[in-house]
Amino acid sequence: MAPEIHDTVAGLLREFEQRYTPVRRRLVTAMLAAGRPLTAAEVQAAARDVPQSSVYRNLADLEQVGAVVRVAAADEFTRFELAEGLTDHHHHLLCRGCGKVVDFQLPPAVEASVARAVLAAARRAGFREETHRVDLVGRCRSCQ
Amino acid sequence: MAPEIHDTVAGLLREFEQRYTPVRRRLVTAMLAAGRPLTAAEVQAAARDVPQSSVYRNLADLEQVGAVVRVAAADEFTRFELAEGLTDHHHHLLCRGCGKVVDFQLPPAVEASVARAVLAAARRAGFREETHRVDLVGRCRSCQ
DNA sequence: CTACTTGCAAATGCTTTGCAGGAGA
DNA sequence: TCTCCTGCAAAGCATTTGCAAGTAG
Repeated sequence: MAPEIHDTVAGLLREFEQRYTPVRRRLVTAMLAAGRPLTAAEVQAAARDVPQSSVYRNLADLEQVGAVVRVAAADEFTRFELAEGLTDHHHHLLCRGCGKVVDFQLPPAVEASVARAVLAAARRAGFREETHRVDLVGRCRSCQ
Repeated sequence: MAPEIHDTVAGLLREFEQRYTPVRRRLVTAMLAAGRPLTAAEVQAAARDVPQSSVYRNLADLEQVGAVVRVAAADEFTRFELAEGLTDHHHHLLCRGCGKVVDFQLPPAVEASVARAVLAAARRAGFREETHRVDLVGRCRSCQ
């Protein structure tokens, strides 16, 4: 599964005449291994020897080509994860205590009805949908 | 409707031995009138003559007593709105272009099934739910 | 009088950017 | 060799905080 993802990212970058450099591959690998949204600091920790500015800059680049998305959590840190298309469609459990973010999926029937309802609301308000989020905000086991 | 809300806010503050001062009332009034989440700067603009630091400090105080919640939008600005209980349960349309945030509601049946599914997912992951969010991320009419 | 509040100014801290050197094609 | 990428250091900018004066109860 991993090679496919790297190929896809390389392709996305190529569309914008950018390269899939070793640094970028390290960042993608880190996010892939995590399986949950990571803060810039967590990405940096996982991708040793990549300076902070390169982490931020490359995450921004990967975001622009559509390989990475920013995730708004319940704390002050922006988090990053691989975009849908590279992974599956999922949602997040956000901990108000420690900021932790965990992935989860809705039952297909619920997902479908949410998708439909959200799209309808968007249409009514003149929005063009790009994606939707269903987040739960609460407290994880260790923060209760 | 307005007086009730002010009374409720005053009560929440009193529980924490804090006062419902004129400045705080101006902030609440501004958010009430807006009917959508406001950035700190927008709150300040609506509540003339309140210095920036007082806006931030009082929004933080109001958040702590449960009268206000922070809303994560699609841009870099945190937004604030009156908490549920003071208003109704609703969700947000977020514009990636200009950051605009618009309220919307799900059909009751969809809302109920989402609530159920989210709660189940939380339980499975050991999270205690405080609230959930259903956001649409896209582009508003003028940013398409 | 004893807290809680306010306002100014300065600090904090995540994130972004300028610039010079390095590397891929 | 031309463009993209990297790394360091410095800047940006929303948000927070210290402190002294003000005010409600």
